[in-house]
Amino acid sequence: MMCREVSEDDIGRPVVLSGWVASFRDHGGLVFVDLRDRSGVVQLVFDPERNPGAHKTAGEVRSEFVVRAAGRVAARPPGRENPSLQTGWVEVEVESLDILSTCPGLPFAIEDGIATGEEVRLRYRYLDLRRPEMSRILATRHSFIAGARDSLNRMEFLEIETPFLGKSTPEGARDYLVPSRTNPGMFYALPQSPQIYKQLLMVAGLDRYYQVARCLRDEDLRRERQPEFTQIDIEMSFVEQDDIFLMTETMLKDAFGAVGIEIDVPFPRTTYADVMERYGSDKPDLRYGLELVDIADVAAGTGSTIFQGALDKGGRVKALRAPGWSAKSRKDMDDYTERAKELGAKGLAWVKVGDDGGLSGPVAKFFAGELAGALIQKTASEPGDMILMVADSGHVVNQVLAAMRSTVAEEQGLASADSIVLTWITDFPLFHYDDEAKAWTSEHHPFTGPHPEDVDLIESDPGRVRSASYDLVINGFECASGSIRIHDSELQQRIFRRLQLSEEDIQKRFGFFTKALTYGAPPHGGIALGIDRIIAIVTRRPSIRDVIAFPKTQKAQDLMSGAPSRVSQAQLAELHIESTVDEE
RNA sequence: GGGGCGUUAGCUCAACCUGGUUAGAGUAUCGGACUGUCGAUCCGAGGGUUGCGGGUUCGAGUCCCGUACGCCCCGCCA
Repeated sequence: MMCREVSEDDIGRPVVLSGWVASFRDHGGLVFVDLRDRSGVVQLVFDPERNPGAHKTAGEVRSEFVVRAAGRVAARPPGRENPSLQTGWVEVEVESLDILSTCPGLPFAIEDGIATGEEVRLRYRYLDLRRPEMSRILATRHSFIAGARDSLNRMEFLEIETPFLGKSTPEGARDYLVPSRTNPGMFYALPQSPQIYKQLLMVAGLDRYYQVARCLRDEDLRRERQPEFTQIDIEMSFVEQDDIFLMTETMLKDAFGAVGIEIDVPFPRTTYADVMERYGSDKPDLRYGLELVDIADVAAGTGSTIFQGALDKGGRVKALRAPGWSAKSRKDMDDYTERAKELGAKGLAWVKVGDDGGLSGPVAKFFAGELAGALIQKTASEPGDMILMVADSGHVVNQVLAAMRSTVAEEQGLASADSIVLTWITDFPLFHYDDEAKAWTSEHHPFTGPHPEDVDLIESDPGRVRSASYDLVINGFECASGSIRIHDSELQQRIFRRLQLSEEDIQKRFGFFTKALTYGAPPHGGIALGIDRIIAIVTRRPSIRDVIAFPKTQKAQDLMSGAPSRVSQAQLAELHIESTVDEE
């Protein structure tokens, strides 16, 4: 029996419970112990007169000792109930107590809501995870994935494992490499995703595949990025975008349902071009409005060189209404301006809307006469608001105002922690121009299909080619991404040529894959869902570290185990490699 | 690779700006008392290389430089 299950129905019954000592209260006479296991807590009571042996042992017990208690369930005396406990109406009168394991002083209390820094918690992660709020997260994660699996199994998908030791393809993220002992000088790469393998499974005719897959990318970390993370990776044959959407919506409805969250399907859809224009970001948080507004015409009327200069260079001028921000200090705005400059802008223009509807602030003077009214009307601003404006290239304008949009929403509490807003973003560009490499590169990956209507533009106007790819954005996080793939080797060759990959390059990197496409590849497409991010949203955690049992720090270290670590010369020699770093 | 913030008792913090006797508090721990507690209470005790290295100074937790680690952000993340 588990602690939390002990109820009034059990009064008078014998029970045996094992668990950890959450707390103990020794009154000299009576001793109380709160016993905790994964399910919850129940109070044990030790009476020196009725069970002197157990009482004596109870006196030796300390926090987080592991004990087994045998006794009888009893009703608590009237007035001694604890309504804050599920089991607060009963207690266990212990007749015998065994100490199974002891515990020294703890680095932090095993309870919810502790103030202890993350560094200490990670060092003692096994204690951190013993805290109910943490074990509950792992249980939620399990239930979500179990719900997704059940759903996919019902839709007749096969769960298939793909290799961890694979071939490095120097595209995308940096690979984690594994030296091959049996092939001196050669290396495997750990998978950044099972992308190529899942497409090969489609060629193999296994038309519905999924995998709860670990992905590894050796890039710098963020609160929503770990070097290893988990995706529910899915691929289907003979499908179009709508089929993938329907399948994903069905699965997510089931998975969210498995953790007690009702979501509406189908999810709304919008295009990349649309969200970039309205929110300045391809992953906008749509729990709130705060749309960016084009104010080029108003700005042009001001005659200000700030605005006119940007417009003359083919740039944009956009504005963002910040509700209630007229209380901001000059210092605050200097800080935001500094941040705008870090993001590439020359500055951040702002005006406050006064109680009388008039504008104030350093650039207010440019909005003389009707221009002030036009600006207020365009941005739908009200007294007490602030209007933030950026004039620059479209890219910079969007980047800065998207960042400000998040800041405004956060400070004004516009994003409800309880709401979960899922939106499909479609029609991403297929290519983007890499200024550094002076070449077109894939926005997603080179196997992404072009939008059928744009195929003819691949050679003539690559920047305008939309792709058959899509993201699922939840509360401002990219939580899933996928595409309809290229199954036609002719079309694949056209894409490679556009990417200026030589025949030799193609053969060396993924010749095995393009070859497979020639052997009867079905039309196929898929999606991969970032489970860590979704669970972080579901459990309202600010970082995916909180939803991963043993996460790494920003330097990709495991503070608990000490990984990564140096290895012996003998190990290196066996692998035919040597370190260029001096040993200490 | 870059910017910002932080590091003082097991834990969370104060003292730092304005250098000055013995670095304090809460909590945890340990000991004692206590027969209905549940953040138990009461009494007492122990606990510090102020991350590390260097510099300035009569004197550094405090000022300066470097460095390590943690977090947030930019770059990066097909």
